[in-house]
Amino acid sequence: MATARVRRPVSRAPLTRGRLLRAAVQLADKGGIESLSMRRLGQKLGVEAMSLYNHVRDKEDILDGIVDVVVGEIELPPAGNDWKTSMRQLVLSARQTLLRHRWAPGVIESRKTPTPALFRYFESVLGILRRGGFSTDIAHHALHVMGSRVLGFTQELFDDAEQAGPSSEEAALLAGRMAKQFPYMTEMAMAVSHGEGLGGCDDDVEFAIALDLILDGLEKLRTAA
Amino acid sequence: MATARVRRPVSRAPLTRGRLLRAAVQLADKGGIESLSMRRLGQKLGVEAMSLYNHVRDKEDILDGIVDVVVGEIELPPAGNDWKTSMRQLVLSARQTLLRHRWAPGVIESRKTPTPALFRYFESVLGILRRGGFSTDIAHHALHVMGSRVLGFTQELFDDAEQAGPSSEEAALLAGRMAKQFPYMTEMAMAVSHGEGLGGCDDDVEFAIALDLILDGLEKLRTAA
DNA sequence: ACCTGAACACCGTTCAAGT
DNA sequence: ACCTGAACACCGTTCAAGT
Repeated sequence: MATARVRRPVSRAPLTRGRLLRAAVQLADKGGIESLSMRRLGQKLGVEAMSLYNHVRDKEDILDGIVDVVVGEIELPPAGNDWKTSMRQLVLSARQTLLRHRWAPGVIESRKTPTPALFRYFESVLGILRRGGFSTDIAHHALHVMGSRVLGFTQELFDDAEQAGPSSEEAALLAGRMAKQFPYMTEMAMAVSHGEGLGGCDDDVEFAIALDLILDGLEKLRTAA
Repeated sequence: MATARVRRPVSRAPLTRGRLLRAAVQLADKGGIESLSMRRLGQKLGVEAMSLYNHVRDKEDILDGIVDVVVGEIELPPAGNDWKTSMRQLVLSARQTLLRHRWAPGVIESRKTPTPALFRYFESVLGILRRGGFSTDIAHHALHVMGSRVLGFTQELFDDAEQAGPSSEEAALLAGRMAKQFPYMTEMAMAVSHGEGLGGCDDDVEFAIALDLILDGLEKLRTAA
């Protein structure tokens, strides 16, 4: 990123909290959350960094604000369908939104207190469950099921793990050692990369499988009560 | 944190990568990951910040290193049990470890490439599945199921959402507006906080419910093939 | 009411210089 | 071989001063 950093001083629209937050989201979308600094945000808005403090309490306030913007983009499903259909729509819509803003999950998890848009989102999740016949107790369990990380963390990293090394013979040697030490991972990497499918694995398909498995599990919780 | 920052210059044990990483983990455990800086770490080790670069490439290298230390603490289950028992043990052990280092999940997710200890962990997960009769395909799906975030993010934040406001009448008024706007969330907060249980919700119990639901779902995937 | 210059207390990192 | 002082290019934030 050694390119000359030129910025149009930007249209003289009045600086508002909304304009500030939208610019912050754009900055994070383009360069990742670590590229969002007060100085750079000011620059993008044609203003000095200190001016931002007239519209926002501090940087934490900006992070709360952009979480609210992004979570507010999640489309809530129309009423009138069965709970599973509605939940599927809502969760997939959330996924769509968060794939557009890949920095967002990490920032959401770093918030100390839920923002209004998060309240709205959880209210929607709970509403679908309660209207679908879940008791408050079971709905509470369901929320934990959908929010828990079984492995302790998310493993999107795993998907990129298969890359061609620098030199081919070097790679082969390393692959040999890998195969000895991690036979099951090697086996799976082989199967996934030039397996029966199209090569590589389809994250959307995998996600749908995971989602259906969990929704089926919730259905069983519901009817058991 | 305005207390005088006194640091014993620390025993004159030779500075090594291992000692450096263990100190870094301690720093993160005590003050959160944002309290881990080169200068503070050097201070804790009785050395200037620049000296660290003799044992570590840069800060990213330190983050890779402390991930490896922490993930290496996860206890792998003994062989010889059925897959569900083993997986349950492994996942609960991972949870125990990560609860001791609450900063770890976020740092793990920020790694560009999996560290050796992560390989070992995933290899263990896969081994349990394959030896338990899962095909490579179904084991791959299972890995995605256990690694996916259904809601798009984790909601530990939600648990702390019920706190006494500052003034009681202020709180009551706010609660009234809340109840109008978010009836289902209000209902659940009530049920959870002074419900039939002990008050508040038991995260360990909720996690166990979620885990069993998912393991049962995986069992169904396995036998369907 | 909003913006700014200067300053403060921090960051990660490099590099020539010390032992 | 390892450590350090000084420096560089950054951070977030405050505050008195400008319009």
